[in-house]
Amino acid sequence: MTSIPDVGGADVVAEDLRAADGRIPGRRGRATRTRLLECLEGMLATSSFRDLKVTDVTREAGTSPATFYQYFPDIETAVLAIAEQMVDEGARLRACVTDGSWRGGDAYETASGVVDGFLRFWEQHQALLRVLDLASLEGDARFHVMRVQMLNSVTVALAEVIESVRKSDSGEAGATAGALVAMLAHTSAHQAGFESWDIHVKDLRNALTNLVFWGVTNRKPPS
Amino acid sequence: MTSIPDVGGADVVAEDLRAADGRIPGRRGRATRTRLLECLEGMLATSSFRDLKVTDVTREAGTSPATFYQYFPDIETAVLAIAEQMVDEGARLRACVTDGSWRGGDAYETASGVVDGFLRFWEQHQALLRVLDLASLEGDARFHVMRVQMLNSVTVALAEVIESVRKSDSGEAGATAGALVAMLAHTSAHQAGFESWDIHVKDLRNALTNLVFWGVTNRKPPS
DNA sequence: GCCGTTTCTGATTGGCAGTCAGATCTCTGT
DNA sequence: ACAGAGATCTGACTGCCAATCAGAAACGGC
Repeated sequence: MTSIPDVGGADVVAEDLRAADGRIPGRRGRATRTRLLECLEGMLATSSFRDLKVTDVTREAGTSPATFYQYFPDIETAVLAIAEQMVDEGARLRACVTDGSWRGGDAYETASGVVDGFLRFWEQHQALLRVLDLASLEGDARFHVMRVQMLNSVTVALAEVIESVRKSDSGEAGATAGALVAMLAHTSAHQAGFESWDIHVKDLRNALTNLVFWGVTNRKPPS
Repeated sequence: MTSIPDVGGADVVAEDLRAADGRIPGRRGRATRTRLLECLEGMLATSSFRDLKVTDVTREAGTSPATFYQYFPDIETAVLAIAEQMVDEGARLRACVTDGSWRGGDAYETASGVVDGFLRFWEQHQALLRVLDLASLEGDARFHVMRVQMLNSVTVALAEVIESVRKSDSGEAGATAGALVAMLAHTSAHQAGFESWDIHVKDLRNALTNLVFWGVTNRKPPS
């Protein structure tokens, strides 16, 4: 109801987004912040996260290190701000699961849609997802929580589907959903790697779809 | 034929294992090298890889930074030496796939063995595998190759089984094997994470076994 | 005990993270 | 248009750690 009119076209508007000194930045400040984030995102696409120096980002943005620290306590937090946007978009993954029918002949198509959703999402956000994994693995709780939430949302949705379609108990349904999501996430993250062996994406997509279909319905997939 | 008598009991004997100055280390040198590796391995278990300073390792080993660089060009290389040992042991995973029967009633048990093998292997080598993933993700080719080889070995074995059991074409078999291995690796790496939701290992093990069984045989698992 | 070789180390250089005091810019009110 | 308040930016600094080097100490054969 209280929709926020998007006057300026900026994506971050009403957030309580303070600078290091605790004050709320004005127009100029937000512009600088945004510029820093854009440069950071651009650089993430080309260089590995760990090689990324604050100095480089600020040089790229035509500003100084101190300015960066005005807006972010560290690089991780800055990346987190970028990643948040992506994770929100990750709701689409959940939608792939809930928006289709899992009964009768439609189920296979729905499964296929889920697989496609994962593959596409990972392809699209390759660089950022890699950083998410990396920071998560390094033990940064904020990234870990983010990653878990993103996958958990899909997993829960899938578990509900399994529970209702197969009438299985919820423990088994949850575990199966977790396994399937793990499979999808991991294969999607390494699609490029698979191609470098003899495995082509078409075959992979097929295999994944069959496994998801069977995992959910316990029925033989249509050939 | 020219078997090397293992006089000293050391695990690294005949390798062309040169120090920084290009000379082959003697008894004392090898001892120091080993001590460094042991300390490093111990510290990996407690602290995150990225927080690990060369200085700390050498302090722990009662020596100086320069000594460390005498034997390893950087920490990564040292960790690589430790990881190599683990990857060799990873051949056991392949054995889980090839050593059991996938025909008739035995297949389910074999699938279960594979799942167990993965879960146990990851549990056992938690810390090192995490570092392997981390360095691999960071773009270190040496770790990446190692990780790929480890998983590829199992994947190929599984693909062969699938191809022969299901008489499917090799493209599909490879893709299915890849998907299953991805699932196993990813779930094994996050077993702890699953428990923190409502998913218990028992259920997970079951779900994985069913999926592996079905993925390989395309037959309904025994209840 | 002497000497060549192997091994170790204290001291140093260099790069980047992160901080601070103060310079510069922007906007508002008159 | 201009002073003043506040917002924003920056050069210069500290400190930590990686990585190196010249030379000291330990070893082993004689």
